[in-house]
Amino acid sequence: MDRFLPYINKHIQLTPTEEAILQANIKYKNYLKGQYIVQNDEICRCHSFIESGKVRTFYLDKNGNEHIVAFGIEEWWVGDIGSLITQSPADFNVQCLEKTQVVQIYYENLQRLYRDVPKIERVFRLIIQNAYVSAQKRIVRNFSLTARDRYLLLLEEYPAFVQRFPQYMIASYLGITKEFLSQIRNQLAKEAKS
Amino acid sequence: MDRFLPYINKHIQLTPTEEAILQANIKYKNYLKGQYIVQNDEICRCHSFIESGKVRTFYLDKNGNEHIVAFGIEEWWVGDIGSLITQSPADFNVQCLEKTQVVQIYYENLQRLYRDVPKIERVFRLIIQNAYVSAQKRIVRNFSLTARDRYLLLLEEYPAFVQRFPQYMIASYLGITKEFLSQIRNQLAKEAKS
DNA sequence: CGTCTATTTGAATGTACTCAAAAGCGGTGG
DNA sequence: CCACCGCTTTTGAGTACATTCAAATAGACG
Repeated sequence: MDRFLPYINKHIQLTPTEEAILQANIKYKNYLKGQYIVQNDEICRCHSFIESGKVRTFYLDKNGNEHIVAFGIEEWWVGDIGSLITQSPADFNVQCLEKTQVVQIYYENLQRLYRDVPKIERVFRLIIQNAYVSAQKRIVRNFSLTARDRYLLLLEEYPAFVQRFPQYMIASYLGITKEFLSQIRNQLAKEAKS
Repeated sequence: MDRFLPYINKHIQLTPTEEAILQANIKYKNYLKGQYIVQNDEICRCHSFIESGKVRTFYLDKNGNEHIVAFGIEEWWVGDIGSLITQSPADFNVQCLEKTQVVQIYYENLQRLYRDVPKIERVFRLIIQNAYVSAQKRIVRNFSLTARDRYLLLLEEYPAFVQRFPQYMIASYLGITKEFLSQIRNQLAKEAKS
């Protein structure tokens, strides 16, 4: 608890007044394990910053298969930005996988903050910019790397994900089946021995 | 020529003064067929808005295979945002496929515009936000759809791409080989007859 | 008309998936 | 402390989607 303001201050310097305005436009909320922050077909009304806990963002395809789009842990933002910005039904679900505390900024408050505190618009431009660059990297990797190499890269870049989320979710995040990830790990273990 | 200001004004309303500042911070530039706007390993110094022409953004993997990350036609922005924001060497190449006229905003000018004309920061937040949502959609589709369905969706959503870019580039953009796309098209043609 | 590039065709191969079943693991209650 | 339950991971066989390589064909341009 209270990772939020320090996080914001990593990007910009807020005056006491600005900080007060920001404080007035956020809400703290707690979720239990299994609860949904965003639900498919409902409008995503806020963007959520994780103070503690962990969540997964997933999507159900037309055959009913789950695909994990993103993980969220402490100091990550989660939500369905597509739904948030157009205030139309969400494609994604955001579900808590343990007791999770978040800071939420509702759509209307976010618009007001953009208007009254231009620095906040700066922060969100930066956050989205980074998210966009990551998304592009992921597209490129899904193109040009095998499942095995994508797994190795995830291990290297986000070991926390591999540690904190069950293997079948890691598989889904990588775009492969849990069985295939199991095979890959088996093979990697054999190689490590020799 | 002169799609740029109307495009900006679709997002926001600039005062004459602001418009003048914007004008003072952009440059027009022409490229010939085959020339590069951004080159791998060089720092991307500006973001480019296409007035006319067409470009492809691609990436060379470690085996030397090309992967097309994006197409650009009139009224699209192109560049390597990852490189631009960190002023570090680019991963991507942006190459003109015909005579192409662009409006360019250099890194330093962009920072100045963000500082002096907050509305410009708004525009870029919106542009990047939309780009991010599109990138996420692409990730989801590459997960959950077959090559055939991805091709059909591209035909539906961006027919201009399929018309204006050669088939082997479309294949690369979809993440498949040109031979396989040829097969898919062949099969679709057969189905259309019966 | 010839040359260069883009597209098509086909056969063999590979990467990853599906389905079914077994094994492992953690918590709960007897 | 052990037995049982539910959930996650592993194993294996058969299959599907997409690739590779080689060669033929079609199109575009001078």
